[in-house]
Order: sequence, then structure tokens, then C-alpha cells
Amino acid sequence: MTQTASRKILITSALPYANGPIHLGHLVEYIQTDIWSRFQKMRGNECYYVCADDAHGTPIMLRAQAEGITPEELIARVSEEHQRDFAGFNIAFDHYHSTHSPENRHFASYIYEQLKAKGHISRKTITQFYDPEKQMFLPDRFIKGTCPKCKAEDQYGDNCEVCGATYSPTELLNPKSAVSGATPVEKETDHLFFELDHFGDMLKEWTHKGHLQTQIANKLDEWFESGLRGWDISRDAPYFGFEIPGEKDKFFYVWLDAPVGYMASFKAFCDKTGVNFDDFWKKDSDAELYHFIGKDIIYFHALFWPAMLSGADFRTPNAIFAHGFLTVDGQKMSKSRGTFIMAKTYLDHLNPEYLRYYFAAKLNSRIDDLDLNLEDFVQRVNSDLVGKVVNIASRCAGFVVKKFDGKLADNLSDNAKTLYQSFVAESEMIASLYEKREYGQAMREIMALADRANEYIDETAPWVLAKQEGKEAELHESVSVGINLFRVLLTYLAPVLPETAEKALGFLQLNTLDWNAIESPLIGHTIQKFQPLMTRVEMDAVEKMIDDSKQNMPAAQAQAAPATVNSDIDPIAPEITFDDFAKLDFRIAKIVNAEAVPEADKLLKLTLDIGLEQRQVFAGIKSAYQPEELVGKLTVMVANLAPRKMRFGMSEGMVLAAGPGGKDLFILNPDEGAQPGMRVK
RNA sequence: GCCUCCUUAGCUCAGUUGGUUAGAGCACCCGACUCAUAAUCGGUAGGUCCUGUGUUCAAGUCACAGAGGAGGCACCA
Repeated sequence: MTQTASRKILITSALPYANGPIHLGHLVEYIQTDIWSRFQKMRGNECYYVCADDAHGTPIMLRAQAEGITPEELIARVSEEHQRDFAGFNIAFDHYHSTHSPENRHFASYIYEQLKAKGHISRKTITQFYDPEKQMFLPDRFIKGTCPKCKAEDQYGDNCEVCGATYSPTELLNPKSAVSGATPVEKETDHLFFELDHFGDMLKEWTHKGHLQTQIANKLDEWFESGLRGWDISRDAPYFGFEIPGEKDKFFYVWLDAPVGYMASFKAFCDKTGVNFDDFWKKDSDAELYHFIGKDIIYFHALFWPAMLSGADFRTPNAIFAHGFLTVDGQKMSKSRGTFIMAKTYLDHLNPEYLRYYFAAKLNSRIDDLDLNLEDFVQRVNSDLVGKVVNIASRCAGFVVKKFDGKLADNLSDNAKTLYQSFVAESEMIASLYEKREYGQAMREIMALADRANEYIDETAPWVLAKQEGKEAELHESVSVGINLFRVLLTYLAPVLPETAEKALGFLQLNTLDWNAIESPLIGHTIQKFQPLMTRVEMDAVEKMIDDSKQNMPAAQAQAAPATVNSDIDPIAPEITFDDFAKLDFRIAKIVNAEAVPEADKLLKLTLDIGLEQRQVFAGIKSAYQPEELVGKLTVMVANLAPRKMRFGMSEGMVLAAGPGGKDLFILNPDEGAQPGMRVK
């Protein structure tokens, strides 16, 4: 695109949450961003890539509690793990920070105060239950009591499962805290809201000015239609985050200070290097600002964030680049299939360059999901990278070193020059594909060039020339052109394969693979003996990685010391007494009938025989079981659960199942001999 | 049930504002070659462009309906 004046560019990836490890799904984004960042730098632009850990919020507070450490200790440890994983994949941040930092406190507070001063923050007083023992406000679902309508006991704070009434928790009779069991007291609390609708016009205009992919702009139109409501940005103590200035015991909601982390990280970078922060963030900045994100967090980046920035008189982003989710072999990543692959597990078995290339080969500028097909992965990496590209150097270098002392030809024929120039002529086209984030297309163009290079070598047949007297000059030209074409290809691939490019520099005896350096070929230049720049991927290694992922998952990791945290295991619930336990009446149940509820996505209607009687139970396991396969099976149900009226009928109990959801749901099976109706104790 | 997106060769994907016989890479098969990490080169074969209806002189492309998949909402004791 612009190749004259150097552009100033600041880019970010979304901040990974500091309560769990990086996995391959995360890496789609970091690899996509890193490629873009490296590309911009190669083109001579002033480009900075910053990121940070997203370190606040209730889940972090609870996880730290569960591990018996402070939140600060938790996020320090996770930050180290994250950065180690990113480094392993050659993600080259200019700075990596944390949202739990002085810079972030400063900007979050500053933006808030600006918004407040301009009347964009409102305060609404809400009466909420408060747990005097735990000293915390209780969300509705953490309160239980007696239904004011039908007097059913032990009902949640927002509706009654027995009669279906809805009410506010303050209407409950005899309310109790579900956290401590204490009787909650009513207490007034102020919530702070960011009045998003003040920015309705600004946002409607902004979202249609080319800052967003069209698919996303359309999605936002739906949100506009349903109306912009105030955004609740405060959370009451206890909360791990920043206290809101001028308030007591009120904290910024984690999503308020998360995107501010982009600024904070860049500020820390500026303080370290002397780069001018305001050049990039002041209102009329001519620098470019881009956020790479996943499609799941569009709301925050395309609505709240531009509104916040604009309200606080900062510049807004040039663009939000959203990408899709990662699937493995066509399905969602799954722990039981071993396709929920952690960054570290991958690195234990495979070269990061493989994955960078594979993702690049499949990435485009849209928000489509990306599939990692493991067999395709192996074939593609081997044939493209090893068979085509690296092979060019491998098959020419031997001649150059043995026959010509490692020195390339001093001059080239017109034919050779023409061929070389035809490779260079693709430079701007490939650059514009990178610029547009059409990496897949770029990879195809580059591989087409690699094919042409191999054809050239085949046509000139250096191995034949080498055996003929008087053909030294032709031989020298053939292999010198081969090496030069290889250099061009590696230049084009350098944003994707930084480590391989680095090795190639050593081989080619060059200091730089700048984009423009290929304008003229290497003439009379000495290169080194060739050493394999990349080895083939073995399917064995991939399989071992999958096995590892299976094993590392549920049980193994829980006991493997807190050093490797599995964020997907729920913490142990608060202790209960035996009496509490004895209240639960579990029964062996025989599934005598099962049918899908057509109007519901997740529900199966089960008829359960528990000896004395039959029960109708709705279970949210449609995604994991076919009705037919359940009929006749024994399982375990909660028999004394209050019946619940659902849209599709009464549910008279609950079957027990484990797992995160989707296909990974597993109902319980009693051992052989159990009979319907037996009590489980 | 509502909304969005996806569906082109065995696999991964291209197909410009609708315009001739729908393309590529990989895999497969045949042949060539041996410099190279069993790499490379040439060639053959392989398609109901998810289905149906419609608009049009002309539909992979546009519209509508449907199927399958993904995601979101509702619901999920």
C-alpha cells in the first residue's frame, strides 16, 4: 500500500485472561497479529505490537482463593507462563504488560473521570441483598428462600421452580445466602453505568466507516436496533481490580479496564523506549491503531471501547480485525479427544513454525472459523515448506559450495535476470495480500513461485551440467539463480517463519531480510554450507501430542501441583455437613423412554423408572446423547428435587451428569447389580 | 423457536461487478529424473458447485424455501 512515507502503526492482540494457560485456539490470534506486525516492520514502517495479561475479576479472585494464594501471586505466575508460551511460538511483542499495573490504573481512572465529568456516567441506587457473614453483595441466584406465592421452600431469588412465579429477591420469605447460609440483609448499593446511548450517533457512523469487517458491521446493526443500554461498569467489594476514584468499595468491572490495558501496555513501552505516547493516542493522531480480536468479544471492542475513547477525547481505532474460532479436525476442541491442545504441549512435540505456516495458509480477512486438520497439517507443511521451499536451497547449495567455493556467480544472463525480476515483480502483490490479512492467498502465491523455482532447476538440470566439460558457467548460473530465488521466497515468508528466516540469514550470510532488499540479486556473494533449515513433521509426533493432551487433561493435571493450572476444573464447593448431604435423595433410575424435545436445542425428555413410580425429567444432554442409546440404561437421579415447571412440561427431578457441556457430557452409570429405586448413599 | 455465518474434487481451499469446456495445491495413479530432507518435474483421473424453486438471454455467483454444520439468544433443576 503506502510504501513512500513510513507509517506509524500500533497493533494489539486481545489480552489473555490470567487464570489459565494458552492453547492453540488463542494462538490463531497471536500468530495472525504477529505475522502482520513482522510484515509491517519488514516494510520499514514504525510499528509496535503490544499486549498484556487481563488480570482482574471474580474468577481470578476465586481461583487464587482456591489455590490458597493471593491474586497477585496468581497473576504473576500466569503471566510468566503466558510469556513463555508466546516466546515459544516466536510471538514478538514489543511489550507485554498487565492490566494490574499503575499505568492501567491511571488510564482507567482517567477515562472514567473524563466520562463522568462530561455526564456520561450515571448512578442508580439498587436495593440488593447483602451477606453479613461473607460481607458481600449477593447476586439473585445466590439467594434462596420461600416462594411468596406458593410457599415452596428453598427457591432461588428470581423465580419459583414450583409455581413458576417470578419476583424480586426482596419478596422472598425467609431468605438465606447460598454462600454462607446466613440471613441476608437488604442493603442499598449504587451502581455506576456508562451511558452508551449518548454515543449512539457516533457509533452508528463509526461502525459504517470501514473500521469493521462487513459481517460485523451487520451484526452491530442488530444491536443498534435493539437499543443501546447503559453499561454497568461497577462491581462491589470484594473484587480483584481497581477501586473506582471517588467511590468507596466500588471497583471497575474487569471489562472496563481490559481494553484500557492496550494503552497501559503501550505507555509502559513508551516510558521504556522514549516513544511518544500522545503521537499514537491523542485525538487527532495520524498514527494507525488496530486491534486483533476474536469474534466473541466484538461487543466490547466495537461499541464500548470506541465510545469510551471518544468520550475521553482519545482517538478511536482505525480498525477492529476479528477472526473466527479454531476447530480441530472439524470439531470444537475437545479434551476427551485430545484436541484441546495447550501451547506448551504442542511445543513439547512440534516446531512452532509448522503451526504458524499452517495457520497462515488458512487465514483470511474474514471471521470464518479455521480448522486444524491434523492430516492436512502434516502433508501441507511437509510438501510446501520442506518439499518445495527449503528444498530449493538444499538442491543448489551443494553445487555452490563444492564447485564454486560457496561463491555465487558474478553475473547473470538476461534470461536469468528476467526470471529473477519476475519473482521480484510479485513483491507488491504479495505485500498487499499481507496488508489485507489475506495470508492464505499470499501463501498460495508464494508457493506458486516456489513451484516455478523448482521447474527452473529442473529445466537447467545442474546435475547434468556438472558432469559436462565446459558447462561450468551454465551450472554456476543455474544454482546461483536457485539460491537467489530461495532468498526471495524466504523474504516473502519471513513474517510467517521468523525462526527459519533467521537460520536462512546465516546460510545466505546476510544481515537482513528487509522487504526491499531483494530488488537486486546476490552477485558474487559467498554463502555457507547448507544445513537443514527445517525437518519434516512426523505424524507420530502429532499423535504423541494428542495422547499427551488427553492425559494432561482432567485428572493428571489437578494433582500435578499448582504450577500447571487447569482452568477448566471447577474449584471445590464450600464444605457441607453430613446433614446437608443426607437431604439429598439419589435413586437408581432406569431410563424407560427418551425423546428429544423438538422445540429445545439442549433438552431430552426422559421417563425414569425408580421402582415406586415413574418420573418425567428434562435433561440438558441432547448435544451428547441420542435418545435411542439411552433407553434401557440405568443411571442416577435426584429424586427429592422440587419439581420444576418448564416450557415443555414438568421436570420431576434431575439426572446426574459430568462434563463441560456440548458433546462432552457423561451421565452416571451404576455398577452392575443395582436396581431401579435403590437409594444412593 | 428466533438471528448470523458456512457448505465447490478424497483433503485444504480459489472462484473478481452473474458471462464460454468450474480452478489450484496436496493425496492417488502413470511416466521421467536422481542435485535434493523417499524431495523434484511431466501427465492421467477425479465435481449433481448441499437440495429445490425462482429471477435472467445466461446462476457456483442473485432471491426464496429446505437440509447439514458452526456460533449467538431463549431455554438448559
